[in-house]
Amino acid sequence: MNPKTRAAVHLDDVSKAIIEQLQADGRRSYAEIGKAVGLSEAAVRQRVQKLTDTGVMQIVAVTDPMQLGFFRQAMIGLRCTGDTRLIADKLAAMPAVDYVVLTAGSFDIMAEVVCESDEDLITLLNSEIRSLEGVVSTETFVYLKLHKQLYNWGTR
Amino acid sequence: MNPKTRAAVHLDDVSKAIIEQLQADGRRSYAEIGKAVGLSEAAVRQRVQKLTDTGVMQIVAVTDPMQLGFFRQAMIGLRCTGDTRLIADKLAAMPAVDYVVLTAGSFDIMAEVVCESDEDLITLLNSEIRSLEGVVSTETFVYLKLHKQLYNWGTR
DNA sequence: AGTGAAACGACCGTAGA
DNA sequence: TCTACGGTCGTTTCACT
Repeated sequence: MNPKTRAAVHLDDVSKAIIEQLQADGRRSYAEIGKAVGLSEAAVRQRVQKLTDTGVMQIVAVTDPMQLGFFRQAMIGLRCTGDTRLIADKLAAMPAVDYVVLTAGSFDIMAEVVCESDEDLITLLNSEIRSLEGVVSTETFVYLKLHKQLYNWGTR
Repeated sequence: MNPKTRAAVHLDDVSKAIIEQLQADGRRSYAEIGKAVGLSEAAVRQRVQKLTDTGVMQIVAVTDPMQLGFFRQAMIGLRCTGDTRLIADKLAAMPAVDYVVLTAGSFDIMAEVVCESDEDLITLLNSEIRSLEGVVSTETFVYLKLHKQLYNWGTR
C-alpha cells in the first residue's frame, strides 16, 4: 500500500521451487508439487495461499492475442505536457491498450496496444491517442515479431 | 507453425466466459466454472483442455518483480545493424531481459529489463547490451510507475 | 511452520445421446 | 460436443508436533 514498501519478500529455495512448478503449470496439484519439492501437500497449499494473499504471485489464465484475431501490436511512445498520470489513466481506460508505464527519458509514457488490423491501429492513434489533451507527440513502433515474453521471476 | 497462420480461433460466449473465470482465478474448479457458465464439469474440462492444447490460453503463475526485490525496470530501445534476430536471441538469453520484440520504427528492437538496483541496470547496459555486436545505439526509458498491465484478451 | 488422517469434493475416463 | 456416472485422487479441516 505504502509506496515506500521497498523491502523484498524473502523466498527460500522451497518457495522458489513451488513458484517454478506453478509457472510451468498453474493447475498442477499441490500433492504433485509437494512430491517435487519435498513437502507435504498441506504445507505446499499454505505457502501458495500466502504467496497469493500477499500478492507475490497470482495464478491466472493468459491468452494469446494473435490466436484471438489481434494481429497488430505496437508500442507507442508519448511525449506529454502536464500531469502524465492523468493521460496514463485515459490510456489505461482504452480496451486496446494493455500496458501503460510512466517513464523517464525522451518519452513520458509508453503504451502497448493490441489491434485487429492496421486500420484499427490508425484509428486508435489518430482518433483516440493523439487527440488526448496534453499529448504533444507520439512515436509508434509496430511489432514485427515478439521474441521473448516472460511472466517469470524468482527462479533466476 | 506456419507464419501465415492468420486465422483467428472462433470463441463462442461460453468459452469467453470460461476464460474470464480463469483470468479471475486460474485455480477455480471446473465444477464451479460450470455452474457459472451453465455447463457440466466435464464439458468445461474439455473446453479448457482444448484451449490450452491449442495455445489460445495458458494457466500460469505470474509474479510481481517489485515484491521479489527487482525495483528497477526499464524499456530499452535499440538501433542495430545486421540481422536483428541474432541480436534479439542474445538479448532473450539474458536473465534480466523479460521481453524482447522486433519493431519497425526508429528502434529495431525493444527490450524490457528488470534489475535489482540502478547499478545493476548500468552494468547490464554497458557490459552486456551496448557491447553486443551490431548494436549501434540504445535509448533507455526507466520505469517510474507501471500503470496498467493486462494478460487479458477475449473479454473485450 | 510442519505432519497425518478422515471426510469431502474435484477430476478423469468411459459410455452413450 | 455434450451429459452421466463411478473410481481415483486431490483438497480441506482438524488435532497434534
